[in-house]
Amino acid sequence: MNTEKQSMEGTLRESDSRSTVPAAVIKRLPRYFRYLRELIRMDKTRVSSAELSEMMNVTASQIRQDLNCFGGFGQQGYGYNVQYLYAKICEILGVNHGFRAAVVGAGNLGKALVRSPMFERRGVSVVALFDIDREVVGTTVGDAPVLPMEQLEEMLCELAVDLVILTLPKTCADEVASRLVNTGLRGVWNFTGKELDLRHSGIVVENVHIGDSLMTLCYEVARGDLLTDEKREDV
Amino acid sequence: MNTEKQSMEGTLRESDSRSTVPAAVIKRLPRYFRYLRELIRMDKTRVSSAELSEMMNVTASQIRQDLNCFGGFGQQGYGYNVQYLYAKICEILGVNHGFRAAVVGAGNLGKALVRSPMFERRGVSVVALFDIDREVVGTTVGDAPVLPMEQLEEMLCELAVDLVILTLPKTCADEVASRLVNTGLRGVWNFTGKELDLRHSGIVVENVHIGDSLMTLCYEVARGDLLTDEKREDV
DNA sequence: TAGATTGTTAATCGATTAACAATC
DNA sequence: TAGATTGTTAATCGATTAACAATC
Repeated sequence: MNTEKQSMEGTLRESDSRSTVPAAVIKRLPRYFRYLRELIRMDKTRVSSAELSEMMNVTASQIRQDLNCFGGFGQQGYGYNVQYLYAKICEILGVNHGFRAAVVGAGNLGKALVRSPMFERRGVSVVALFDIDREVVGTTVGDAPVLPMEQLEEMLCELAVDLVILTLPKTCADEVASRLVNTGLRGVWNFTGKELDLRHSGIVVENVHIGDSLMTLCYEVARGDLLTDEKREDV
Repeated sequence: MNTEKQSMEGTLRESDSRSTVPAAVIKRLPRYFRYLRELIRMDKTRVSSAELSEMMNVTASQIRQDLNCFGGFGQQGYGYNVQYLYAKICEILGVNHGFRAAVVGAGNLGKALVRSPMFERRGVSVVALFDIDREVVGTTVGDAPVLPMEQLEEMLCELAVDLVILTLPKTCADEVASRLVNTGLRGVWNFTGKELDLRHSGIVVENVHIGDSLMTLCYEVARGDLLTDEKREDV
């Protein structure tokens, strides 16, 4: 396992096919990441696609197909080495790329995110927060200082921030977004609810709409009602 | 527009094909919901699939196909009536179904969610929060009281709670989840990071993994680097 | 070697897009 | 009526699953 040859293959193929990895596969990678962490926590050293498929409630075929987009991470007759596979997936996902992040909007959501273990787990360090409220400016959240909004552009440059997390009201989204370009920023994680597009500035935006997930839940629950009603009528 | 005949058709088809609506369509409905709200805010009374497709960056064909899963909501030569379409989508999604929700874990995330306009917009009312911390028990968040964890089962029944929002650490997820069955609960919106499955109890679970979205962002940003490197090498 | 399990091809399934006749 | 735009069918595309030969 984890021989030089295999390691080579993984790296090579990844590089060859990078642009051809289906979007559907990319969206599933974070879930593999989570389950592999779980396996590591359980001190499992190897896992087969069949085992993993049972844990994750997907087909073993899909797992092998997905992982093969990036090269041969497994070994016939053995399965996958958990540590090696985890390392590979981290590599693909840019974990431990050492990204530096700043939170704009030090309200409940901003603070909740910073205090969660999420960033550390993904090798992202939060270096500052920004807020207009003079009450919170000067305090710290986790290890990061809360700075005044006036210093936004200046400090994003100075602190060499790669990612900005927008946790402020929808109404401020456009104004703040316009201040982010030309600061060397490379990604925006946008919780404002206003969909942003900064591709023209070469900035990747990930728009989060938590409410969409609430609606999906409501749909499922409401549909449960309707199906029950229908059955009652049908009989 | 909005004739009796059309309204009939909509209702009928919705009922006929309910179980055959593709999952991909359902996942897109909340986004239609958001853009239709936007159109209402802009006082637009009608919209064509072409207009909407430009706003939303999808094909007009997809919009017509999606909406037709539920029946004829539009009119040839005219387009769609914004109010009517919005009402129909709300109906499908269970908005204004009058669901009652409770938050378990009154930390930063719990408070941030309750204070956001999200629930009100979707016709969901938050009737209580629960926490172990005696410091916060007795306070209110928004209009809802924070109650002690000991009263969880009892109060979920008494308050006729439909949906529970779990905003507590992963470590407590299983223990709390087991206390939720047999309280008349119908849906769980789960932010703990521990994937739950309560189908055996007839409870729908929506597992939220915010970190997955952060990883997608990191992937895109890291990929940007690699593509640039490659180009440099290729030349 | 025999057994296990991957990597990979081919078959199936579902989702998206294009096109146009129906119709308001 | 003429113009616009939907509803709907057919064609394309992509993603998932099944199957099995390769191989550890």
